Amino acid sequence: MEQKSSSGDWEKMKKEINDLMTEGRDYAHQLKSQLGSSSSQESREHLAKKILESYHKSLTIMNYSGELDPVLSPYTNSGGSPKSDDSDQEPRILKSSKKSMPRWTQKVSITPGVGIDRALDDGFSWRKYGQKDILGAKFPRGYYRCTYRKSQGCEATKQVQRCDENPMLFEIIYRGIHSCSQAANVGSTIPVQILEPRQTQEHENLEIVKESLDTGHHSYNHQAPLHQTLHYPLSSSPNVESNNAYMLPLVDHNNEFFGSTSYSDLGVNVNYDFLASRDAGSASHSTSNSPSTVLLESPFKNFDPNHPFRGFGEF
DNA sequence: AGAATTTGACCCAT
DNA sequence: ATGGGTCAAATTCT
Repeated sequence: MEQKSSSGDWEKMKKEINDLMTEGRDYAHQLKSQLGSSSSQESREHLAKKILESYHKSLTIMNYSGELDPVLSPYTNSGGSPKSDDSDQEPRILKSSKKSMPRWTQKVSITPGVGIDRALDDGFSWRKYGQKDILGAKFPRGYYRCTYRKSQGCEATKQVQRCDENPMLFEIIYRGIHSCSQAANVGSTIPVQILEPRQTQEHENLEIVKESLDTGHHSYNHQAPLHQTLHYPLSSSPNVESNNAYMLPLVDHNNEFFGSTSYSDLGVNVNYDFLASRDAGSASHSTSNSPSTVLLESPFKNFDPNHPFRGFGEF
């Protein structure tokens, strides 16, 4: 473990994260002890929110470390050919600036009764600007950029990719830091955003879903989360979809997911669109909240204290 | 009408 | 030539 040297900033961040995680753990304990009892829903929600806040803040700090580059994309250069980094003499402003953008990945595991959109939500609002079928990947990759890119010049973007082997898992690659006004809010207030009930022509698909459910097409048995992590009741907008019936599912006791936005293309067909699109699907944007599991992949070790935190209120 | 999404085309790096 | 990422016109939603 090598920590990048320097500064007190680094130590400070470390401490900050440690404090946040500790705080989150304490809240988790409290919540756990309340589970057995008949505590009020409100109380539990409050605790859950606190836990999420702690995690979110921690993650945010980590994410800000920038230059993390643990991106492990199973699809891209799997051969491991390290692209030339420093030999970029191309004055392509676009590219170079992009390269210098911090990048990190996060894995989100959706859980059965939860709306995918919610699960994937990170509290920021994103606008989808593209989707692509990736070679070797079963599911298409969705490309999103901050909704406020135009109005506030926020350069943050993210890519959402559903894992081949485990359709319940999504790998999200974030790039750039939010410089928009959202950053402050998200950083401090986690998201329990309101989901937007966006319903459209999809109730048609809903019917399809029902049908499939009836016919027993769905073959998922979601059980427990595959990865232990924390629940993230935020909202976001991923795309999910699948080309197969396998995504269906989620029938759960609280079929809440039906109330969320639609994830169409990434492979999750949870909502309404499954089975709908051509080969991949489409996704939509988001804002909802639901629990899902988030696996962060940003190693602390790569933390770069030199990165300026901008846009995150509260730290 | 304005905002967001879809999707084929285009651009650029390999 | 190929594939990933982005653009932008068309379309769909709100």
